[in-house]
Amino acid sequence: MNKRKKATIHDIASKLGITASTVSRALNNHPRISDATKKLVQKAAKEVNYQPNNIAAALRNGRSKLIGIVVPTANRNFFSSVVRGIEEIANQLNYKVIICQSYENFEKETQTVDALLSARVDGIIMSIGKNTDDFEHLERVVEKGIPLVLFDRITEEVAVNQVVIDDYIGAYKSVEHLIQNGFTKIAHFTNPRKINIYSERLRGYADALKENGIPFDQNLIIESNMQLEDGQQSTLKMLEEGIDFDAIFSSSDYAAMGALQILKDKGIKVPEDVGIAGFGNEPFTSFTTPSLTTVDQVSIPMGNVAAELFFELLKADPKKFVPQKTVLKPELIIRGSSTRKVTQVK
Amino acid sequence: MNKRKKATIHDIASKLGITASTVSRALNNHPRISDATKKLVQKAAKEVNYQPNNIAAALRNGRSKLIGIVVPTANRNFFSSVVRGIEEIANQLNYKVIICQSYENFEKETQTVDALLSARVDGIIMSIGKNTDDFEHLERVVEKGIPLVLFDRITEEVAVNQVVIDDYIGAYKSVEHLIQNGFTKIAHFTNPRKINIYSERLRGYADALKENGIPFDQNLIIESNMQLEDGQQSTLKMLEEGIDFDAIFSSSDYAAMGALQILKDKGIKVPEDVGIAGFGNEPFTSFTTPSLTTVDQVSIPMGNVAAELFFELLKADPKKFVPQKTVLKPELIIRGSSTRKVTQVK
DNA sequence: CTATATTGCGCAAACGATTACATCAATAAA
DNA sequence: TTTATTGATGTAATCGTTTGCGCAATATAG
Repeated sequence: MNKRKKATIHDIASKLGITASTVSRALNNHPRISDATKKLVQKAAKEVNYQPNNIAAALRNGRSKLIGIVVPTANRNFFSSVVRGIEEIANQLNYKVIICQSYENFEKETQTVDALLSARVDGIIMSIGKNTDDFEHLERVVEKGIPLVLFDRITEEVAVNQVVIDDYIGAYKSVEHLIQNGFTKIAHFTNPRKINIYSERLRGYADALKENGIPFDQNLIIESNMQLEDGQQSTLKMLEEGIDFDAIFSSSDYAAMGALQILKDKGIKVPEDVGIAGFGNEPFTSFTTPSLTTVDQVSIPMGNVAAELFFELLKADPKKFVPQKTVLKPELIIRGSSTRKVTQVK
Repeated sequence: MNKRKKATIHDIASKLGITASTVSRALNNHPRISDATKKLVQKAAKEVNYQPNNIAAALRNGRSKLIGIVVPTANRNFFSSVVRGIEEIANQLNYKVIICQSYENFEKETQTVDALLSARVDGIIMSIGKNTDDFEHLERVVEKGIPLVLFDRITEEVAVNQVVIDDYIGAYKSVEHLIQNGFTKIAHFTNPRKINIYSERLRGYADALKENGIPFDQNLIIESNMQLEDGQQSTLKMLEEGIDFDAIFSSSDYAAMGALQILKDKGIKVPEDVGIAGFGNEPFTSFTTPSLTTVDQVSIPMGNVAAELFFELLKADPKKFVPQKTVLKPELIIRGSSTRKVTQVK
């Protein structure tokens, strides 16, 4: 048995005294092949340890059965769950996924997209990086007629299928919840970049205030990169500058965590003195003391929907493509960091 | 401009009145092609928005320039960091990685490996699932002469390159540290399966006790699946059964976290009453109160080494292959959950 | 019992890039 | 002047599958 050379359908064919085309059809369960030969072929395939060469098949029929997934980082519960949601659907249809990380780096993102195109994936499902504000690489994908679906971090500048959660509602509910717990001077941690998710959450925050008769105060809007350290910095800054606040609604669980740490350090009680709500439902939010109120982004369903949209796109007539946007409802997860007995709503 | 059909080297060739072979050579910077034509070809390639078809190239020369990575889950800091470490090296050499998740599921793991073989990756770098105790799928890879490197969760049953941290040392240091902080009745959370990492850590735990004159007590060895909930269960069980312990060395940060939650719930002070040390340096370990002592698994260097071993393997003569095992030194991260003033070492 | 369908399989041309070998001109060496 | 050398490009085979078309042999219909 030759261990170096891999068996091909030709090997199976000559072994059985038939042609490669018959073998191919037999393996693909073609109706015009008799059950008898199918059985024979399958048996022979096992014997020679045949492993189909997808590369050759992909070259021949132009479909690689691969989906490229681009996420900023796989090391985030949300993204890896979305990937899982995509895989669930894709695997059922015998598609495999290639997961690529852009590390929030524009260069890397464009390179990755090009690499996926060269690898001839059948399409791409992605969430764009924070620093991406040029979308030529996405245009290239669309122009080539390659299915593209964006999720969560999307852009309106390129006409493709999209799936997001309703960040507005998520933020609105969260802030409303804070207000119901007696918080009125609610600061908001956000990101200055023009990604949809942050602007929508800001809008939800603002509207929740307005509709509860609380004036919007620009001083309570704190911009940063939303990592743990940024949350710490922002909180310190507010304390030092004497900004008057009694709650924080953060667009990121990480920044919320940073805030919690600083507040505890300074002896400020959460939620008695200051309430906190984050966004994303990262696992650690349930580990903290107190545990963090947050918004769940229904990640697995989002992955499912993204994959479904993708496969629709794959089947559809590209002529009459109308980009559609699916909006999922997020879920407010109420935990200790924001709940207190409302004794005196001032 | 035809948006559906993708440009090939033949298109470029006919556009310039030369042959495809010249175009191919020009694009690959072949020395026998004049600089003049190289320039022309590159220009023409830009114009038609040429994207090389790696599938065709891969079929022709048998190298896909793809590395398959199989991890139990990408959603763990350790694994995603290793992937990052692999990517760093791979990208330099113009290789792309396909990340696949086995979800600790044996079925899925074998399917994934087969899928990668069919996708004709040039090799595989993987960490095996907790429930994997049959290694035929790995044998298949080796038999086909396809480079395989295992990291972290490895097996000795198949002769391949491996890179691990010294789990023994990591555990030893951790337990030693607990002892130095006055803890003597140290429980150990471990996993019953025969993966290297758990048995090594158990060995380190046992030796550290022995060399400090503390008797090994089987009642203090608690087996579970090592998730957060398992850590909670195990801790509850110890409390209910009245097992006498004053510290926990957990082979998983998650289980350590579970223990911390239960202890706090029960009003048992950490680290005053009970010390805790985990393993893995998951990000959340620095967020908890108190923060968790843990062992860092030097994940990025591990990824680097794995990739380097992989590329050595790719170049090497498969005839004279001698599997090598690289062992990296882990780092003990000392935090609040285990440090107390040693007043009375009993 | 002839005419038409159906079944089962082979032939050969793709898919797009790479590359050993051949070719041909121009230049260098003899 | 002749031959060897080199430089630049063309020719054609190849990688392993898939698939339209063709051709028998058998089944069904009329």
